[in-house]
Amino acid sequence: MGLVQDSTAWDVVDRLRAALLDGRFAHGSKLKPDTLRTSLGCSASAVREALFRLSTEGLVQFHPQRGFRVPQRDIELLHDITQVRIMIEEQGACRSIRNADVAWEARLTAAHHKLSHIESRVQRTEPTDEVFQLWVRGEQEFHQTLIGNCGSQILVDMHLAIYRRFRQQMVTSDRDFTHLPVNRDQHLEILDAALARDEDGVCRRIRAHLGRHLVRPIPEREAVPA
Amino acid sequence: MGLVQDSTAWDVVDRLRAALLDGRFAHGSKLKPDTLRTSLGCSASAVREALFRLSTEGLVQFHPQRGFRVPQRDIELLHDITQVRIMIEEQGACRSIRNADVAWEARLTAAHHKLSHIESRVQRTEPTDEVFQLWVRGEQEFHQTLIGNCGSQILVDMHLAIYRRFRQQMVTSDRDFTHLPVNRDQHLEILDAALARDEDGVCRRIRAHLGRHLVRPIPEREAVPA
DNA sequence: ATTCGACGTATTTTCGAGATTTTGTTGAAA
DNA sequence: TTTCAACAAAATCTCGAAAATACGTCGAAT
Repeated sequence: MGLVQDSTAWDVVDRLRAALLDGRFAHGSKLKPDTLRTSLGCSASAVREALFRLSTEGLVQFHPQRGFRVPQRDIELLHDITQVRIMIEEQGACRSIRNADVAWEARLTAAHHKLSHIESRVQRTEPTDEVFQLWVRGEQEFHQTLIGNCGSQILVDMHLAIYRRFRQQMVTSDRDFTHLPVNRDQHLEILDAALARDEDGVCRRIRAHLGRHLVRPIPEREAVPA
Repeated sequence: MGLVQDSTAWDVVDRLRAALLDGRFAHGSKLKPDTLRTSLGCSASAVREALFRLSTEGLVQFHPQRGFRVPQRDIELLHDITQVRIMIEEQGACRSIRNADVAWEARLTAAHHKLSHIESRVQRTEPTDEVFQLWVRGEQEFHQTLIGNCGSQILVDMHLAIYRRFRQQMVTSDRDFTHLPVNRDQHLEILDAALARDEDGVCRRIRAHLGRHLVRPIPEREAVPA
């Protein structure tokens, strides 16, 4: 008993992903199957297969004959990720609004309520590591619910993937909670716009919410030249 | 000499993907590593790893303890894929236009010229299987070039992935070439709009080009309710 | 005729060993 | 001191065998 962990291959993937997203490995560090084997309680082959899978998700870099690495922190990459995330989240939110019904509004309100509760708790207490994880899950659930009514499974999956890459880039750096009050207001504004079924408003507020991670502003669409 | 194929694991992935996209496996058919081993000239383990990777790309379905399958033809899935592809291609084309320079215009013109050449050839001759493959590559290159100047590697990668899933759904059905004359015109119109740097026009024409694969029209964005 | 269970076959999953390649170290020559 | 080659150590890649699981067949009981 105790530390039993006869982990199947899928638990290994999830466990590794969780470790990556919690920042338990430094950016750029090497991921050696033979080393990770012990802490994961499985063979090196299983770890290798899991890392392979994670590399296709963009959470791990793979170079043939040179093994696996945690992607470096890269301000340009974060810019790129953010821009794509804005695109997906705008589209997803708008389509969710078009399909809006009471059930979705209830789910979204509930998700925001939970998130808001955590956020106000964080402002009072010392930012524990555990509380941070709680906040991440709350934030993820809110954004996922926001686009979750869009009717497109592919869009939802893509958003989850890009959100994870976003979190991986942010880990260890966003833990200062400086921006949290602003964040809190922005989440509320997004909720209000969504409930008001104001598509343009939601898009504007999503851009405002994520915009601080952009290196340079996204150029506006210009009018057609004559 | 001859039938040498000391295939590394990456060639196996590419080879399998090519086979999938050429329609060499029927939709819904089972993909057994031990069977594919002989035709690919490698071990079953290598095939398994390749199939695993392809499953994360959406080109293969994986069910634990039940092996791998080619995704079924699904009109709803094609709708979903098309809708996401439209989103990516619109965004990518617009950003490409904003970064437009002579070099990109040259690449796009060249890609269209090649595609146009193939298309006119197809209209004259009997639609061979080989010509069809040629056309697919030409079409892919044109659309990839269209968005290739957007400056976002992630967007380009996502487009490639979704384009492949699109092709996999279309394979064996779109080979009638009935729509080819229309297609030909639409490609030209997209090129013209791109060279004119008309973002709205490009978006409209992309929607018109891909719209026939949608089960139902994409709802327009409505005005904000008072 | 149908349902259910037991058994044999086929497939999937896991694992560690051997071959190959990269990486790090030492030492001699310029 | 720097450069380079040879050697040693470590990591990666591939593979087939063994264990676990699912699938299909046959036969008996209802």
